[in-house]
Amino acid sequence: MENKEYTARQEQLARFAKALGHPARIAIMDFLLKQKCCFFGDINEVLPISKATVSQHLKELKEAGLIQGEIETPKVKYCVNIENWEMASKLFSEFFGQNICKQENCCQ
Amino acid sequence: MENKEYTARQEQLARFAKALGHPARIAIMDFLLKQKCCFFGDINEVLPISKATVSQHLKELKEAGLIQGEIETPKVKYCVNIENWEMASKLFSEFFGQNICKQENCCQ
DNA sequence: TATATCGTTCGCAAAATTACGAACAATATT
DNA sequence: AATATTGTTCGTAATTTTGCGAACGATATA
Repeated sequence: MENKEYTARQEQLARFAKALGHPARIAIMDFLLKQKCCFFGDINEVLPISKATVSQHLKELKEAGLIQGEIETPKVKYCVNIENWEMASKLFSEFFGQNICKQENCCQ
Repeated sequence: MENKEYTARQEQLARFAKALGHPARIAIMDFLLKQKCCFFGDINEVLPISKATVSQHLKELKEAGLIQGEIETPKVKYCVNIENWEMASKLFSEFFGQNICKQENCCQ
């Protein structure tokens, strides 16, 4: 009688992974992690895509909870959502920390 | 004169993240990481999707380099690609290890 | 030679992703 | 009131993803 659904942890991990599954979004996170200030224009400047597309990628990262934005007229300031970033960090760390089977009857 | 391309690291990180961006594929990795043996049928059994779809997800993980499969007639054995798994682990670890700005003029 | 098992591939459909230019809203400046 | 700046949203198009059943190939068994 096993449960064939995915666990909440698996869903959350996948959600974060999916949000990070595009080089533009990795580049955005890299940028936000090292900049003091993080205006839309600054991010847009370093990416090889149009501002419409940058805006879209930012929206996805925001919806995944990894970043947050606030209006600071006439600009928009973006930054990492620390709480969720730490949750993601923990989830990935535990995920990769799982022991890989190394018994003799393992395929490797 | 800045380079607006993505770095190889960003591309690779995104490729791994994308491969992990679905709960079924997280579940598959969870399973492979804890099982001694890893036949297709075993994986298929614990997932709430058809075998055709499982096969597809396995293919994506394989193409991303995270797993490998070998025929062991009449079954197919899957396992983690240790080398690439460790590369992914390192990339994510460094990615999440980046210091988040906490200066006073940061947005948080 | 028929039949069963195991898993992939094919063909299809629906939905999501990626990307862009143009239009837009909101606020400042002239 | 016109104009400029900043970034979002709209509309559109091309591509990719996700999912399934059916068909298939390969090997073993009756």
